[in-house]
Amino acid sequence: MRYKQSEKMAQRKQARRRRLLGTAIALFGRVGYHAATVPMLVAEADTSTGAFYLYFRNKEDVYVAALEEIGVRLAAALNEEAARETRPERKMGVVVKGFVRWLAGNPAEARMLVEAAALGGRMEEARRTIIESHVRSVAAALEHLAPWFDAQERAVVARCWTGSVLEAALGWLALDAEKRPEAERLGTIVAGYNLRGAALEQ
Amino acid sequence: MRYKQSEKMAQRKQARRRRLLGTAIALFGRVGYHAATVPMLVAEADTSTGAFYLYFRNKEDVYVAALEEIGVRLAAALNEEAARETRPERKMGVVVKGFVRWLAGNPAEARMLVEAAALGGRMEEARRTIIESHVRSVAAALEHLAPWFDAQERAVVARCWTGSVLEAALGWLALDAEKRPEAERLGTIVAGYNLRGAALEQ
Amino acid sequence: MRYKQSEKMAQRKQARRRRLLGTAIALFGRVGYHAATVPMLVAEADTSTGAFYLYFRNKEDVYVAALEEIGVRLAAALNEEAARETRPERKMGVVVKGFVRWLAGNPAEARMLVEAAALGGRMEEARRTIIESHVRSVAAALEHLAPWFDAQERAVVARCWTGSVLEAALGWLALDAEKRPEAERLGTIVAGYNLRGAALEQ
Amino acid sequence: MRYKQSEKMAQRKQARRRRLLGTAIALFGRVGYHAATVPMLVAEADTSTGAFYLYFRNKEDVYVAALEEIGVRLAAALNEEAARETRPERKMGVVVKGFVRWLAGNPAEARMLVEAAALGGRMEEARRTIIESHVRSVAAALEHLAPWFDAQERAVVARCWTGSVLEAALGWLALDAEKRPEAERLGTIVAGYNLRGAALEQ
DNA sequence: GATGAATGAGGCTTCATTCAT
DNA sequence: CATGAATGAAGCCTCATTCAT
Repeated sequence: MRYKQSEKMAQRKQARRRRLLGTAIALFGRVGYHAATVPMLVAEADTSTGAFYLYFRNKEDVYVAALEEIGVRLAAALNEEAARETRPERKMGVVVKGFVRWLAGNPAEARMLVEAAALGGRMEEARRTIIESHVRSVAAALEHLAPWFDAQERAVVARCWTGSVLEAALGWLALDAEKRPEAERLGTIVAGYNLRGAALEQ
Repeated sequence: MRYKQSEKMAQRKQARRRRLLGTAIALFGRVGYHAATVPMLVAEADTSTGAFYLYFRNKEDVYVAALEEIGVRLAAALNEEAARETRPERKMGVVVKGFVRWLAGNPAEARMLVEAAALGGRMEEARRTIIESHVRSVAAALEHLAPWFDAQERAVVARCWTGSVLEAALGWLALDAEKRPEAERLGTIVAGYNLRGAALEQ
Repeated sequence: MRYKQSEKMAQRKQARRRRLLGTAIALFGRVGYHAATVPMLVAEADTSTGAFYLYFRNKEDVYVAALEEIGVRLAAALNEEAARETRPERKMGVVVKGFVRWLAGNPAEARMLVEAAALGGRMEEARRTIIESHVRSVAAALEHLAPWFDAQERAVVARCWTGSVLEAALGWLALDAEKRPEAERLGTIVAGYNLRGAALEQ
Repeated sequence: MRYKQSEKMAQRKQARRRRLLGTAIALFGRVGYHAATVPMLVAEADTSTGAFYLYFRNKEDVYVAALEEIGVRLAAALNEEAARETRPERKMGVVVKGFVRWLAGNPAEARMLVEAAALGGRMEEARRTIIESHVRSVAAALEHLAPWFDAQERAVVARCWTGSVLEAALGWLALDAEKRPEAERLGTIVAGYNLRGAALEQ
């Protein structure tokens, strides 16, 4: 009996933590790190300040946790995308398109990924971890598909790859909704650009 | 009643304004918008709080002015680069390399260009103006050199172009100085990437 | 999730708000709106800056709240006075005397009532509300007791009534304590003046 | 020659001082003591900060000087009014009406007279001097016309007299221009009130 | 465990006044 | 004499974090 109760409690704790995290992504994505206040966050998550500090050490801490959550979700989305395509030489194009689509569909996440680049400390680091992870997997793929690049070139190319996707998505998000091309078409253009850039096509 | 302001005084005013602006770029580039305080800025520029508010309406205002100054300097650097190369089909490559070199040599400016993307309000707008200006000139060049793209594609491609340059430079700056490739080499790789991406080569 | 706030806490909150308000009246009455600072106020009320902003939006806000509190207290005092006297034709005289006595006994409140006339914005408005309320009740009384005045005359007469009471009290307060006539006597003179002025006597 | 020049100069100095004073009355009357800044004042008077401090010791000093100027102008207006009426028993009524008309026609001056009551220090004192001067001349007149009052009563009655005029004028000024009664009519009502109050009529 | 009232350091900004030109 | 750039003290207010209930 007591055991089950604590089980339930543990579940509730996790549930609340997850709600705080979700709200945090939405809030940080909407107003940015500095304009977001802890009172705001707990009000939107329908909890209390005290509860917040029960789950996170401080504001920076949620931001980092939120970023890590974003990293997990993004990786999951891209892996799923990649798994769907079996032909290795097609995988990369599919992944870029998936990346673009994901950013277009998750503007809060996209904005945090951009903002974190200049937040310093652990937050900038967490952002770098996510980007590097993507850069590395691109670089790894290039090792097989584009053996004509040396390691240094691969690293730079992978970064160009990531940067072009982010900025394209950011520019797209800044447009008025009715002026935007389809997210699908955006993905196709960006994918083409990057595949050519990495000399994997044409 | 109203005496003509002495030449000397006007010059000094301009000099002080410029010193504040220069210090602002260095400071914002080093610690970022939020960590930078007005007292810090005036201490480094060796003036007083009052003087600061004589030249700028508020902190946001200097940031915007600094960004505009960066825009001017960047444009000047790229124009000079472009002017040196007469063969039109080579110009774009030269400009990318110049861009990369400039960012590599001006880390404070580079960091502001990245940070401003998430600062909201007039600051984000000022950043967009700079980027858009570059994006537009790339898109304009593509109109002649890559007539196979339609307008929408040109816009996206130009953004990929800019994004890849920025992220490549940012990644390069994040490396320890001794691990970095030569700035020149970085420029060559990024230029190759973008020229292929825009289908201007190979 | 949301526990009912304990009774005790709610009481303490009210107590602290009231202490701030009381201190504010004393402070504003002593040094005036502009010379009073928030740090002063919280020091005298024995709280913290943060607590102050928990209960009031800003300095102007406490001033308005203090003024409203004054309005309530004044109205209560005058009503009590009026209730004690049953003969309608005597009520007005009793009220003036009560008003004068109240101002003489509450110098901080009196001073705020005078100062607020020139503070602009919401503060001037709050002051007007109090004065108008008194003016209106005088005008209403006159409607019965002095039917020979038309509406316009009544409005002006009521204002004269209020103005003479305030200035008489202010002048009295400005005197050295030992030179002052008894507050009681002051009230009698002012009451006589106003009753004659409104043609209610002699 | 040199003598004449300095004559001219002295005249110009006086002219500028007077312009500053006039502008000060208008400005203080419009925005109040605290909201008015020295830069504002010199801009409106089309001079320089330096010039301002040549003629006045500081901001409080102009305020006091402006108040004194108001006192002079008011006294002049009332004396002229009084001189026009030869019958002594009518003089007081004429003066009240003149006072009311003057306040109605000089809102900036009226507002300063109200504001100064709570400004503390030399400003409050200067205001008191003006009011007392008026109060004293009313009290002096009462000595002859209303010998039934003792000295204490005369002092209070004179204050009631002044207070009712000021508040009546202030209330009138606060009305929308189209809702106001004629200034002339306002004066008649206020005069009647005060004459009856002082038992000089009916 | 949960709550939210309380704290107070520290940032931004204004403006009276001075003084070099 | 006149000018207006420069100074810096001081006030208002925000918000991350703690802790009594």
